[in-house]
Amino acid sequence: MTLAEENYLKTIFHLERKLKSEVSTNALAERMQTRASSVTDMMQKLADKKMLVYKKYKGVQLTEKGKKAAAYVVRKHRLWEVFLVDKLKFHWDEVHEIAEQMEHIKSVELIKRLDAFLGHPDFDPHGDPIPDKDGNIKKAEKRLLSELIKNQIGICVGVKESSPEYLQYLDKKKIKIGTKINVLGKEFFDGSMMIQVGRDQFFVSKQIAENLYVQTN
Amino acid sequence: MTLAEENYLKTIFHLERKLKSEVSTNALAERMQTRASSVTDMMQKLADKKMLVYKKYKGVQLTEKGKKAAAYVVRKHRLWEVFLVDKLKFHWDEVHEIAEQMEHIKSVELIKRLDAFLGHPDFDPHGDPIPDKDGNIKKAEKRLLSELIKNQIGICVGVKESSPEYLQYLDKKKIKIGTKINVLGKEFFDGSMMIQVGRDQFFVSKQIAENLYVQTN
DNA sequence: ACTAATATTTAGCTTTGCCTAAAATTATAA
DNA sequence: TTATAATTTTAGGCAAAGCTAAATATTAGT
Ligand SMILES: [Mn+2]
Ligand SMILES: [Mn+2]
Ligand SMILES: [Mn+2]
Ligand SMILES: [Mn+2]
Repeated sequence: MTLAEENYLKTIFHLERKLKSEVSTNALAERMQTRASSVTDMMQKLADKKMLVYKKYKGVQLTEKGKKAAAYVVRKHRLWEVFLVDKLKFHWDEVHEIAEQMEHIKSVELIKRLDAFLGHPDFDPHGDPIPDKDGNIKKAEKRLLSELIKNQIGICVGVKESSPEYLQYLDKKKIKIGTKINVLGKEFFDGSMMIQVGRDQFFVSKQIAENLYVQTN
Repeated sequence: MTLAEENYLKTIFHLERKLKSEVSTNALAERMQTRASSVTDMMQKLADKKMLVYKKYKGVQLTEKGKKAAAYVVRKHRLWEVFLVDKLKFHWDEVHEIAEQMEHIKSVELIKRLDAFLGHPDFDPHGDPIPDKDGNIKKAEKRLLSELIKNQIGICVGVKESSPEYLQYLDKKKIKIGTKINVLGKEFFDGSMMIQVGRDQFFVSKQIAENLYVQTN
């Protein structure tokens, strides 16, 4: 598995779960910041390696083998993110790019020991679940903040979007994983909400609210 | 700096210090397990980048810029080795290959924080000095065990050779960094020695003795 | 000083992963 | 139902980093 192959597999893995269908060449090209023709080349190579099923003009679908390989890349990525935040005290908006490189280090033993060193974490710093060695992902019962109604209380457990900009907004508002959020009111028209975080009360737009995952007791 | 370029620079850096002269194409090819023609190609590229001075048929010499870049790769390598041994509890004979990959992760901030996390170590698990951010290496006063004479006592501070085989031999003999070694006798003819380590007394060949660094009070 | 051996460079090819432009297929819409 | 638009694939190339084989320089031995 080369670095490029691992990056493609991981992206296909994420897109498959999001779209719940085969992944198209263009969707992949956009996500990977590359050209459709480059994607086609790689799809043919990964199909040869039995990592996915490729039907000309019809997109691709990961095989079991491909899914497992992809989940392992995700596992490595998220474990390294935990390391960077928990041990090296990086901020959660700074770790993605570095983990993007570290996920490609080749050593099964390394990941085993890293996992133990970190205390076998189940979630990464953005609240995303860490697949186990066999590629199984346990999905937590979580909902978007935007789904709550007036007077409901949620605990922040993750983010849907994890761009530095969004994460920095959350920081400014003192929202992080574990933070209690009280919905004081909701505007029907635009989906914006009045919420309480600690002692502060403020408005959040729909766009903010539908990118934050919360758990309701 | 690509991965290949970093590996070349690091190897040239090591060879220059060992040979104390320009580094020849063949010397480099042998160390890097590659062909002389591939080395020539890379030397031309690194000369274009002003990392070294290349004179056809005369070998290469790092520029200040090249030396600094190389020392930084060495710094990263050795810091990761400390991480692997101190934090992940790898054995000192298992870390080289992994560090060989980790040294190429690109993030200045990462290395800054790693260094702090490890407590700003001065030496790696093999006793080799870790260059500072500016590429300066402090060299410890250390001698080879083979240089000691009868009744001298040395503390093991590093190894010259760090192959798994050699390191595993030392383990078997309970010699590690910090171990006190007492020279009970030395055979003039073949350079072999009788030494005491803890309660054990045993012979070591010249080959063993001249790959172990010790400090004499 | 010359020839033979050794070291080094050059020329030309290969693979990976990317690109552009052109061709082919599928989707949309009048 | 066709024509146009959008998507996808193919063809042909490029750069990095390696290789083999051939050419060239250097070094060593007589
Ligand atoms: Mn990556
Ligand atoms: Mn994450
Ligand atoms: Mn390396
Ligand atoms: Mn070392």
